[in-house]
Formats: sequence, C-alpha cells, structure tokens
Amino acid sequence: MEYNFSKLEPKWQKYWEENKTFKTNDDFSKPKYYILDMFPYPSGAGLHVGHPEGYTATDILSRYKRMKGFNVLHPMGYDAFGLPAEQYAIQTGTHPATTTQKNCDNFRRQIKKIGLSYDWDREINTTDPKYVKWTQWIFKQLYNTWFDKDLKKGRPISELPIPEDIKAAGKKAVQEYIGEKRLAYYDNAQVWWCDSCKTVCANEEVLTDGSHEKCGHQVIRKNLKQWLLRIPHYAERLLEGLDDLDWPAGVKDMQRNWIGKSTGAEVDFEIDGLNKKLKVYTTRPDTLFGATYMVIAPEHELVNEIVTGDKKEAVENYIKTAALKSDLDRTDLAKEKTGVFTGRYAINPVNNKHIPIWVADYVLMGYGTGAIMAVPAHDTRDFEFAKEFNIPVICILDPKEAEEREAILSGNKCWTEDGEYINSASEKTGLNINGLNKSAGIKKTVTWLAEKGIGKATDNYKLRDWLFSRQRYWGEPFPVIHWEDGEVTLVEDNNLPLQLPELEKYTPGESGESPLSNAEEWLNVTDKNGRKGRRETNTMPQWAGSCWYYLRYIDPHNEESIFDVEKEQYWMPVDLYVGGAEHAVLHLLYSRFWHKVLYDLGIVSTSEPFQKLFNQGMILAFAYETATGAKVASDLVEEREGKYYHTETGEELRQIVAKMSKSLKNVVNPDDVIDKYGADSLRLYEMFMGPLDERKPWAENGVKGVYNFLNKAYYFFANTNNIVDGEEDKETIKLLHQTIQKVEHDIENLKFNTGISALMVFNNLAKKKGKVTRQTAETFAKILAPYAPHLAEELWSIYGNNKTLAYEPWPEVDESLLKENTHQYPVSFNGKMRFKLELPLDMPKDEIEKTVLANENAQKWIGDKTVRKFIFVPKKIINVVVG
RNA sequence: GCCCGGAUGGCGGAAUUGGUAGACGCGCUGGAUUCAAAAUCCAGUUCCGGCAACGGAGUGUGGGUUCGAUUCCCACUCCGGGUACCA
Repeated sequence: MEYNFSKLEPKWQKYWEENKTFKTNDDFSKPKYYILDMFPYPSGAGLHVGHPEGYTATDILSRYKRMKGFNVLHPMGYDAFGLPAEQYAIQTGTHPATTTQKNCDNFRRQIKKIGLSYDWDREINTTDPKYVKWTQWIFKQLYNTWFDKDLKKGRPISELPIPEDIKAAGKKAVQEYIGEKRLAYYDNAQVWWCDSCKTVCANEEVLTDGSHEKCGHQVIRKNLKQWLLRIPHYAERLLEGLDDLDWPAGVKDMQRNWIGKSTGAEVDFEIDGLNKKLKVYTTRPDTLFGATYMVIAPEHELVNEIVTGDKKEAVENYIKTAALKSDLDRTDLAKEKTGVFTGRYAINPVNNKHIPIWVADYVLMGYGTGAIMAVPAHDTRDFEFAKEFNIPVICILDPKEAEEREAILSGNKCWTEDGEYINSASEKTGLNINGLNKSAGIKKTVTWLAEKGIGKATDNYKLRDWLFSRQRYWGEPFPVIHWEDGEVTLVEDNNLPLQLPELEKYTPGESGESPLSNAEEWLNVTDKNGRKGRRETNTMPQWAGSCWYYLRYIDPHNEESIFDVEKEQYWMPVDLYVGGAEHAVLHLLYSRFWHKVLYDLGIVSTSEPFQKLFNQGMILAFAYETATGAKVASDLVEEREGKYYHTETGEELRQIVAKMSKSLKNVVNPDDVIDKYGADSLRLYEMFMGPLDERKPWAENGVKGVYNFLNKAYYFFANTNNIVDGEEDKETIKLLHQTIQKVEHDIENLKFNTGISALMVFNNLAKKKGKVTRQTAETFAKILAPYAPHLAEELWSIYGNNKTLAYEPWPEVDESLLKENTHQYPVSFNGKMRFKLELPLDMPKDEIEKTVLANENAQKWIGDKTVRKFIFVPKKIINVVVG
C-alpha cells in the first residue's frame, strides 16, 4: 500500500473537474466569503514557486470556509497585457494574442496540477475583448466624471456647473472648462520616458535610483501629449479610507507616504516694485519671522517678471543649465546647493522686511506652489544655501538646553527641533508670537494671516496625476477619437470593445509614436458629416485591467452590463486579498482610486474594494559566494561535511540567501517538485516553510520532510487494518480535539506552518497507538483536507464515502474532552525551572504552597535559605523566591 | 536622513495576555533491517562539563522594569523593504 501520489492526484483533479466540485453558485441565502489572489501575468517562463505560495494559502482558507458552510468565491484569471508578449512579437512576428494564449494555457495547466479549488467557469483574461470592453467602459466613466470638492465626491460631468463668464465665451471655452475638470484628460505633460521600452511610464513605476521598474534602464524626462488621471483629487479619500482596512500596517504606511499629505499654509508675499504676489507653501508659517530670503523654482511662471535687468543673463543661464540636468542629478542630496539672485526683493508680511528672491533648483515646481520662503536658522537645506551665499540667518526658536545654544542663537548652526519663539514680534504689523510653543505659534500666525487676507491654512499632497497612456501595441486601445476640428469624442458604448487592429510590425516609433499609428485603416475615421478624425494611438497601461478584475469575477459572462447589481452587493467587498508586497503603492492604490470613483457614481456598493489584505513573503533560495562576495552558480557548488566548495577551484564558499535567479541556477520550477513529490507535498511544504508573510529560503530537504509526513499518514490511515470500531483511546481523542482546535485557529489566522505541525504531531501519536477508530480517521481526513486535499479525498473514499469531502461540515471541537483536572506545574526557584509537579487544578493556593514547599525536591533548593515569596499562577507556573 | 519589518540550535522555524525557550521538520549521531546501498523503523540531538544523576551558560549587543523577559521600556549593531532637496 504505497502512497502513489502520481496516480492519486490526477484522479482527484479529474473528479473535481468533471463534477465541477468548486463551481460557485450565487446562492444569496448563504453567508459569503470572497477570497482573492493577485492574478498572475502569464509569462513565458511559467509558474514560479512564489505563485503557489499565496495560491495555496488562499486555497486552504477557501476549502476550510466551504466546510464551515460559507459560499466561497475563489476565482483565478490572467493579467495578460504587457511588454514581453509584444517584444516577442517584434522579434518573431508572432501576434501577442497567440503568445498570450499559449502562456495562459500553460499557467492554467500548472495551476490545475497544484489542485487549487478555483471556479474555472469564472476565469478571466484582461486581453479578452469581452473584458476589454468593460475596461474601456470604465475609462469612459472616468472621462465623464468630475470631482466636486465641496461634496468630496466624483459626479457625472453632466452635473458640472459652468460659470456664466465661461458660458458667455462660447462652446470652445465651455469644452475647455469641462476638460479641465474631467478625471481623465489629454494634455502635454512632463513625463518619464524609458528609451529601452520606448514608452512613457508612471511615477510609481520609476524606482528610487531613477530606473524603470520593468527593465532597469534609466528613465528620462520628455514632454509629450498624454492621457492622465486626476488621482490627487481623491488623495484625502484614499488616505481616510485606509483607517478602516485590515491591511498590514507597512502597506498602509507606504500608501500614506506616497500620498504624502502635509499640513501647512499658503502665504502671499508682496514683490517690491512689481504689482504681483508670490505665493509660497509652508508647513511652518510660525517661522515667518525667520524668513531671510525666498526661492522660486527655475520653471516658475513669474521668473521672467521677477528678474531685474542686470541679473537677466545670469538667471537665464542658470535656468538653461537646470533644464539640461537630469532629474537624478537635480535631486541628488549629496550635491552642493546652487542658485542665483534675481535682483528683486519680496516683502515679508509679518515684519515688512525686504528679503531677496533667488532662483534655485532645490525648489521643485511640482510641489506646493514652486516657491518657498527660506528659514535658514531652522531648516537644514535653507541653512546650507544661506551659508553658501552669505545670506543672513535669524534664529527665532530658542534651543534652551541644547549644547551649542550660542552657535544656534548667533546663526552659525541650524536648529530643527522645537523651542520657544524669540525675535518673533513686529510693532509695524502687530504680530507677536514670542514665548509661545509651536502649535500655538502656528495657530496665531495662521489666524493673523487669514484676517489680513494674505494667507490661509492649506494641505498639500505629493501624489501627482497618474500618467495613463503607453506607446505600446499590446494594451487596451483608448475608446477615443480626435477630430480634425479639435473635438474629442468617445466611442459609443454599443461599439465597444474597440479592438486592436492587426499589424505587420509592432515596433514603436523612436520619438514616442505608438505602433498603432502604423494601422492606417484602423486609425482614420470619418463621421456621417464627412468630418475626419484619428483614433487615439496610445494604449492603456497594464494597470488598467488589474484595477477592476475583482469586480468582473462576480459576473464574468455578463454581456449587458459590467456586472449584475445584486451579485455585486452580495459578493463585495473582497474578504481577503493575498499577494506580494510589491504592489503596495501601484496596483493597490490605483484599484482603490477606480473603486472610489465607481462608488461615487453608484456603480459599486462598497467604498473600498479589499477589506483584508495579506502579503506573502518572497520565496528565496540558498546561493553561494566566494570570500570576495562573487556569486557562484549552484551547479558549481558541492557540499562536504556541512561546508561548501567550488567544484572547479576548490575554494570554500559561503552560503547566503538570495532571490532565485537564472544566473545563479537556483530557480525552482513547481512542475519538477510535483513530479518528484506530488502536489500535496508542494502545497504542504510552501506552507510549512515558515510564517506566510516572511521571506524564506527554499530547501529541497524540507520538501522531503513534508513528503515523509504524507507518506506516513497515508501508510497508516489508508490501511483499514488500523481503523477499528468501538470507543477511541482517551489520549488519542483528546489530542484529536486539540488538533482540530489548533488547525482551525491557525487557518483563521493564516498561520499554516504551525497548523501543519499540529497535524504531524497527531499523526505521530496515531502511528504510535497503532489503531484509531473510523470516526477519528474520518475527522483526521477532514482537517487534513484543506492542506492536502488529494490525499484527504483518497482517505475519505477509502472509508467508504462516495462523494467529495469538500463540503463535509468541519468537525466540532468537543470542549469537554479538553478539560483538565490536573496540571503539570513547572516549579521554579528564583525564576529558574527546577522540577515539575502534577497538582489538581482545584487545589487552593495555600495548600499548593504547603504541598510544594514540603516536596523533597523543593527542600533541596530551599536548603537553609528563607522562602521570601511564593508565586502561583493557576495553570501556568509556580515560582519560589528564596534568599 | 526619515518610515516600516526582522535577528532564537548546524539549518527552516515554535513559544495565548510577561510564566517550562527550542514544538514540528531538516540535518547529524548511534542502532535495527539489508550481501550492500536507498527506503523504512527505533533511540539521541541548544552549547559547555559529566558515564550518568546533575550543574553552568543561553533568544543580535549593552542597560532597565519584574518573583519571572524571546515577549515590556531605553540606548545601540547588523540585515531586508520603502522613500527622500516634498518646503
């Protein structure tokens, strides 16, 4: 009776498929549970061992919830637009759809081999025209929505009030006005361009080192006409919404940081000799008295007016140089501060002092107002700049006990912490905040500014408009036509989806033309009046399809609408969403934004899409490096007595943990693992490796470990000679119920590693006992089922059941069996455990004390010392303090 | 720099609200089985000393609170992730 997984597993996979065991019905009478995986990009390389990690976790929970009586929605699909298929098309001429189809088929085959309980009738694919139709439809909703700042919500563009003066200016002005309000708009934008991918990319896709997230090449700035989405309108809503979500704190933090809210004030400065005001944004209006100069960004619109005659040349040169610099150079912190004086002065409103206006590239046009007031005494950047250019430094916060107080007070050192205000009063203007603390100082100054009409409290966000178009072929076409008279119209709903044209060549243009501009026939359109137009040639980014896929699973075949209203109300929100942390600010922020727009429009019923989020940790691999840190491919490493050596040079190597990579030859393919050990072993090992949310290295010996467990479990539980009738042994039934409880608790908390350990412990005991009752065996099969479903189904059928155990009720824990009458107490002396003593749980404390102190073992530890204290914690510990 | 996370045997990792550190698995050691090996089974396995009983040390480092700290507090080191002239 051998554990023949290679026969047993396909048998049950076939059974599940033929019986549609995991087909989800929209039975609204049952409690629902929507459990979602981040769907994969079907790459040509096939599944990586990282995929089954999250997928197994959600599968265990799905199977468990079904047994608990829930109606479970657990679907799978493919995020199939993307560059690799297109690049392959450029090289070989194969249509990306063909490559994509092939890869999806391979992914499906691999996923099915793991025995995951998806409802395959709900499979979706973002490249499917039936899906694209609704992605384009959502784009149209975004285009036709404006954000009402008073109501703090998106509203249909038809409800946008048009000011009278705009109306009076004519149709074109009205169209322009509306265009400025739409959540999706087409305009010139300073964008990130990847010269390797020949496409633009979003801020979120540019890594810290200025490289493109997809390919690693440095991105550059370009000015191109692009589609953008006004996600900053939703900044506050996206921020507030985080509070009620059951998400990892780290991901919430990352989103908060990315949104980057800061609270401060806008202040208008008069410009000496110019009838204009210079508006700055500051988080510290209370430090106005310390403002000794101002800085405007080189791109600031007032630069040319501010600069005085004799400084014109110097300023122009500086602006030119700044424009040539790459953004990476400009934002390099190590760089020395540069800047030029404009020759003009602003008037500090709190004390009427004239302060010089400088142009410097450390002030960015994209944040705040592109102009700052500089307070060198209390801002390190301003201090650096002031020292470089000999600008006065006025200390306005007394550092009190600080070591270098004198240096700070005299303006020779920067002080960025709090203190009491000094030098912060002016008889001319009547403002005095001396002696106040920070919050009072801010409050008083802002009130004063507001009363004078020269400033007001404002919030600022780092979040920028989302660049939403790409110069690629393999993406959703925008349902947009640009007409020769300048009008822009959208493709009618009944003409959606707007499908991609067939192309001979997929190569993008050198300077940012999409490959679609080659599709003459598709491109040019004429309306019924003979007016000519061109279709939009950009396509949507890959994020578009993944922004809303969780909604389509609810009703994937609906051709009439995006989904059925009742079904959406039943299934949403997603109860648990599992995936990698790399999407913390990309997909997860974009999705939330779209969802909130759809919510405002009354299309979805929840304000947030994903109630609970869980990030699985990355699966790494052991790798080897020489003493100098050079990496060595795994096939050149041999192990001798626990040490590692280079097979060619004989050099001793160090074992490290690193990402799996082709070059290190340590990539693990799930297919190989399944062939060798079976799907249940793969599932079990990935869950047994360690906590789901931590990164951990793959070790094949670990797979052998769980394989041994399954082998032993099969050997014992599949042997009907070991399964008897009658009453269960006391120790066995007690452990069984402890195990049910532990496994249940651990599944609910996604702590699968310890749940598996509990199953192993029970298996070890059963084997030792040699016999269990049929009821025990069936219970064991049930609690094993979420983890190792193939083996569990096999055992279940061996016990004579002729239908799947997928919907068998989860075993109830019999609390009475878990009750203890005695407890084995560890007895400690001065905190050090010395011996154990079994005592009744109902024994009163004083009697326990007597019993313990009278104990022979205890006497040895007390000796001639005095018992100072006796600590007794019921069901925990006894500690005797002697001395 | 700032924000988050982590550090426990030879290895992956366990340890409800502070209460027996090292569950479970791997590896290793010894034994059984075998002509032999693999597989399997049994026993042992934190380190140091000891045949053992047992004793001492021990959860990155240094300090603190406590009868008692892997767990709480303070200061640091190292590793991972995010982010950065954001005013």
